[in-house]
Amino acid sequence: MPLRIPTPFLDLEATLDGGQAFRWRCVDGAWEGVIGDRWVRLRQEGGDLLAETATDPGDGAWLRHYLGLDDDLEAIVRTFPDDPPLRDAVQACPGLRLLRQDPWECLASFILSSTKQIVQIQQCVALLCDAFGEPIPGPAGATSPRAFPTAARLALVTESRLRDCKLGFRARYLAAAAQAVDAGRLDLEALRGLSTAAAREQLTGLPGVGPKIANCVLLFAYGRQDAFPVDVWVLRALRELYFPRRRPKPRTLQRFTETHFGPNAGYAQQYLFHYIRNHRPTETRLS
DNA sequence: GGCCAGGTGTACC
DNA sequence: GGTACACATGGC
Repeated sequence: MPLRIPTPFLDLEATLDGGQAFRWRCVDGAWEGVIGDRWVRLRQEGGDLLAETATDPGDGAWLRHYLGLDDDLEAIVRTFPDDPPLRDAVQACPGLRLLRQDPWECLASFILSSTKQIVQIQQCVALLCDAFGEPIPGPAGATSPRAFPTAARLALVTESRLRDCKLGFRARYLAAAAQAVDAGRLDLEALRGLSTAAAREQLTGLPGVGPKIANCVLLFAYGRQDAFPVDVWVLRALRELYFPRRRPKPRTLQRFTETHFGPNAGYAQQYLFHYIRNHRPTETRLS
């Protein structure tokens, strides 16, 4: 029997396939993916979310947590500054939620993300999981899905074999991160008890992890609303929507992201990211 | 073939 | 302090 969860606003496609996580795919109108060691197939029906699993789903608290279903989106949106860009961005996709991912999977995935398109990140993650992930129970008759490879497993893999997963120059960075986590030099669970700034400092101590990737991990895994990842898309959104015909310095933009968007700035960032990628076509937009 | 992609590290001024 | 470029790889 699938788990049935009454759901508030939830846009599954925008949430699962919007550049936060890289393992979800849509099959016959349902979203299939892996959360920790569980394979799951998600579908919306009426006002409910239906979750089909291969093992006992329990009360589904793990799924509610992952999807951020306890976030009160209406209350969050009310904390946003009342400006046209954010109004439009929220209006365009009112069910977009921030995920709460496993920190290691999130860190590893975003280490792969630098100067790659989202479809290519998805491809790399799939290759990594196929090569190094542990098989887990899946739907009957299909090949076993796999968990995301642990840091301990990847710490033993040669850089050359990581490059086989098309990681390019990022292979060295992933290997270093896996070794740091496996050896305990970086304690991802302990970051939960640190301030955002202190946690960011720990993350950016890894080679290949700068402020952008660290902020993605802080936001998409730890739910830190004071983390505001600025990538090429968000930069474009800030410039076009908030500083048109001006040439703001990076320092100005950073100050703006830290002060303008309020206590749920991380959520605001995700709405802007989704909006600029999907609802404001430009010549350089991907089709 | 040139440009771009959910960037970062390094070498310069 | 800032700015330019290399770094692998694939899509368009």
